[in-house]
Amino acid sequence: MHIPIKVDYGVRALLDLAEHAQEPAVRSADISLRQHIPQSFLDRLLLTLAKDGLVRSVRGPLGGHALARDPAQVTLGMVMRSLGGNETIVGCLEAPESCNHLAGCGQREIWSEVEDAVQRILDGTSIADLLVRTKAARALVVSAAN
Amino acid sequence: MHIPIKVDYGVRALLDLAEHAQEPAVRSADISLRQHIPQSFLDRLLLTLAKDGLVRSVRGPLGGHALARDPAQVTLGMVMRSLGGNETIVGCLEAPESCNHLAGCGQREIWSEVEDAVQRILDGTSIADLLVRTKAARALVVSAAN
DNA sequence: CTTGTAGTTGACCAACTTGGTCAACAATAC
DNA sequence: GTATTGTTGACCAAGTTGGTCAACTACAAG
Ligand code: FES
Ligand code: FES
Repeated sequence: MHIPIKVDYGVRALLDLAEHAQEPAVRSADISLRQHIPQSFLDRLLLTLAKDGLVRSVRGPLGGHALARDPAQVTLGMVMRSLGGNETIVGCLEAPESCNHLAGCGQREIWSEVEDAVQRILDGTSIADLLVRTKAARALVVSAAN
Repeated sequence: MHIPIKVDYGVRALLDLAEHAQEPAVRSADISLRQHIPQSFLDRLLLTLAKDGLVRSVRGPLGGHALARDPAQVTLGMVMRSLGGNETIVGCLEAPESCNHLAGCGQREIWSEVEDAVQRILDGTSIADLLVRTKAARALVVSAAN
């Protein structure tokens, strides 16, 4: 049970784009610097996100990346599905015959219950939600420093 | 987001032990045959489960494995923690300084929310629960065959 | 039309995890 | 002492993760 760092990176990148939504395009180099994500790696992630329609990228000078939709319409679930690889919760998801020997494996429903619970949380949290959370967290840090 | 097959194997093994609780010890070879788990692999899993106090194993002829506790007291969460490796949901669990740069990463709480939800489901399901579920599933299969 | 900028693509990489095997070893019942 | 059964360590192939690099392509400005 593990959240790949790619997903966290991706979310941070989208959050960065949401914060700079007034700019027509944000360069990956800037995101990389601000979010402390290795740039070449970040580029791949942005590419994947673009292919999945979460960001719009434009090349050349003045180029960069921008959110393709309203931050409230982009959920963590989408990011996970985009970047998290197409792994399934357990090997026998769509290959039920491999585990379903003789009398059926009683665990299957539990594993998918788990999957559903995770998806519910992830699909219930948008980039917009996360942005206000992040700002609140930052405010806390600042006030603690005083 | 993935449930390693080890865990499923382990649960199936424990389920098998629970079903044969009247026998003083069940040989891993029998479990292997009944549950279709490669024996050498199963042996390792049983060893781990034994080290974590979930089964009791005895060597020699008449030896084998048995549940170390009441099936109702053994949860899927325990099996997961025992066999699932000590992976954490995201790298920066107990290394918050690595991600907590400048102002804190707002996602951290979401990831642990997810982790908690999973743990709640897993800790809320015991081998005993699963045994009745499995029997019900088997009854369904049998009735469907008639 | 050249030049610089910035995203895209493919090849490649080390480290780690997963699922699994095998042979040798240790305990124990008969 | 012998057969049986769990224990332990070494080893393995395949896949995933996190990451790099060089080449390529699109485009804006001059
Ligand atoms: S073997 Fe497929 S879920 Fe149990
Ligand atoms: S970087 Fe650690 S949770 Fe975001």
